[in-house]
Amino acid sequence: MGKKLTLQDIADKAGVSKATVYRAINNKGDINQETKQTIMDIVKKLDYRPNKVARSLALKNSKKIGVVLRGIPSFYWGEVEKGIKKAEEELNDFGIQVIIHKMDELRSPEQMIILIDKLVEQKVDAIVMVPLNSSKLKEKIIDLDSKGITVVTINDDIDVDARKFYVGPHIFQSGKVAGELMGKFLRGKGNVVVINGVLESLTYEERSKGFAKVINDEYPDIDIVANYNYDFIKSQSHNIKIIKNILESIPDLSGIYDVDGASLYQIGNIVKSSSKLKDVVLIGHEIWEGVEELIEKDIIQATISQDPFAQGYFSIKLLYNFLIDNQLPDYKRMYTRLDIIMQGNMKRQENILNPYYIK
Amino acid sequence: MGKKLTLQDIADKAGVSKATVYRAINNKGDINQETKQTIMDIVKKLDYRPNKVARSLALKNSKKIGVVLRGIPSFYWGEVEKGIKKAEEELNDFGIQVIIHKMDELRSPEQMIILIDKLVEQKVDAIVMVPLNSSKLKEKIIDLDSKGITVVTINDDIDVDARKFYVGPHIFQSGKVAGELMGKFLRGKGNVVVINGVLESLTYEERSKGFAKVINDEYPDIDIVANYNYDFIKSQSHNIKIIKNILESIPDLSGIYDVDGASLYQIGNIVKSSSKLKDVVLIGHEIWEGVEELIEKDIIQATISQDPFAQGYFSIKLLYNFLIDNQLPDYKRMYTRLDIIMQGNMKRQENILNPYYIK
DNA sequence: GTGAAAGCGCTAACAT
DNA sequence: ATGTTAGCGCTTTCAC
Repeated sequence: MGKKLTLQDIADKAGVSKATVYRAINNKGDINQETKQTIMDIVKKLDYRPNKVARSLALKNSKKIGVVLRGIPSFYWGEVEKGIKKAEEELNDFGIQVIIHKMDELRSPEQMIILIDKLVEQKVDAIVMVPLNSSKLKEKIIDLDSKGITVVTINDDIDVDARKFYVGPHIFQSGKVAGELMGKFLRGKGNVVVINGVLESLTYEERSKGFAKVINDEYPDIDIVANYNYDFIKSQSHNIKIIKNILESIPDLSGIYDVDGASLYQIGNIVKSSSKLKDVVLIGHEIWEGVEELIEKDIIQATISQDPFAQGYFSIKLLYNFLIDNQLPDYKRMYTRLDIIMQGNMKRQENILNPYYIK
Repeated sequence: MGKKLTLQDIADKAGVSKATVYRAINNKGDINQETKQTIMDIVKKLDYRPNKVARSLALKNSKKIGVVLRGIPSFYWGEVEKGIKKAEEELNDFGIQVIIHKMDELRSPEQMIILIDKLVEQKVDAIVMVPLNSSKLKEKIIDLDSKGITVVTINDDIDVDARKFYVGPHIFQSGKVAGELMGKFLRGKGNVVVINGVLESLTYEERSKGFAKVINDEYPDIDIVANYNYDFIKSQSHNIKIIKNILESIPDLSGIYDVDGASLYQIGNIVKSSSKLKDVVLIGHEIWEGVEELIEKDIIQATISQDPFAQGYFSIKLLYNFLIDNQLPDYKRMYTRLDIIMQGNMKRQENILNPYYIK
């Protein structure tokens, strides 16, 4: 832990110039294999490690990262965006620039591809996207990769090896956590229903499966008596009424699992407004002010967050490592944590260290 | 977001030299108030922000941070240390060096002060410590502060304003989370006992209070029937037997709250080995392999982690901000998150993005 | 195949 | 009160 070693120190010890040491370390340009060996030996022996700050300054490497993001629900995608912005801010002086394009259509692979092309025109070095399960998109990703544009998926993965890595939740596992909570809150007994968004989505299906697996394997006395699908985004008041009637009509209903994070608030309000449902255990996903309020009132007992902020933040950070240092994450799939949020730990106060959230 | 602005750009626009711009921005040396104003106007208008990388390189600011750490239990303090090391690694090239001294006596303010003095001799610019509630230590902190050595507390706070800030859990709140979990797992009914380490500790007292508050306020049908204190660190097998007998003798015991993180594994094994206690809900604090195993086996239903890694990591990161940029955190008390850990979300796999945990 | 030298954007000592 | 200049440690161009 003595003095800081520099390139020059190594050069002196090896009796060569800085440039040669540089070539040895970075495999750049021509170099005599023998001198390289001597240099590398010294480097290893002294444990020399190049100063990243100086490196970054000298490189003034400017890399552009493009992002194709969704917008709805905004409480969720807004967090992802915040994470991206935070990472960009941190990496700004290291030469990272981020361009975000948001989808306005909900799930259109066509629009997605248009936005991707736009990013390509803007000469991005990498693209972060929330993929849709479309064959055209798969082709596009392969195409991008072959063009040397790094593709990273977040939130949802896609079955194309050309995307360099994935940052997001382990969906199946998030369903299992929900199942475990339900099982424990019900002390292993009761009838539950599973409610789902209407959008055909592999995510929701995976979650339902995880939930069902835990309930079936671990809690024989809990029955999943029904599965419902509703389009909550477009839901009108009469729709709400229908759901309410259905829920109230289920005999001895003791638990509701809402698979789709976007509708938890609405389901919560249905439960809140129904005296019949007042003892029902309600568990869902994601968190925002509306949901917080219902947790506070004990309408919702717990919600599971898959840390949208981290998805944005880490996709950029990991991408930086790759673009600048050519260093891929240890795994192709990097999972964000599954946070169990209840009354006692939900307040997102300013002074709670959301880890990466340092000013 | 056009070209990167540099000091020189501003200088050109203002018709002065880089040095003058530098003085204007950093309030260094003498400067004519008028020119300063012109410069600052341009800075603001163009939203110029100095390049931190260049700044850091030029400053080659070498700051030493000393840490006085505990060692037992190692599964906990080891995590804190990992966090510190991680932060050091990240900040190494930014001129931060960390020296860690570990206490071998468990709670000795005297030893603590000796280690602090050692750090002072080693010319540290700041000291991170896990304080003990001792008046001598308070004086010491005031003394350090007056000498210009920044003091930061982690894990436990101390009632001395001279420490610049605190990074650690909201203890009372962690007890509340435990209470909430107990309340929900028991569906609001039953007899519970609270078990505590024997060490006189404000931490444990606070937690117990938080627990009791939730149980008393929210769950009128849950009774805290007893509080026990044991020295689990030194516990012998016959001690364990005594505790087991006591627990088994409580009529209709349905829940155990273990306040002291260090003993959860032992309590878990007592519960595991007792057929009488097999349906008891057991909730505690902190996590390590032993506890994970008992959670997996459903002996322990949930544990609450106060993110020891983050305490180490952020104390150093925030200290860096202060030492280099003179920037204090927004709050004097910065809280680490309270993670509810159950079967579904406990595995600390390599590829789960423990946020700050990027290689 | 190797070295010398300029430069990344900022800071700080020294001139003026 | 302001300007000039020499670095910080690494990268890169251009000689040799």
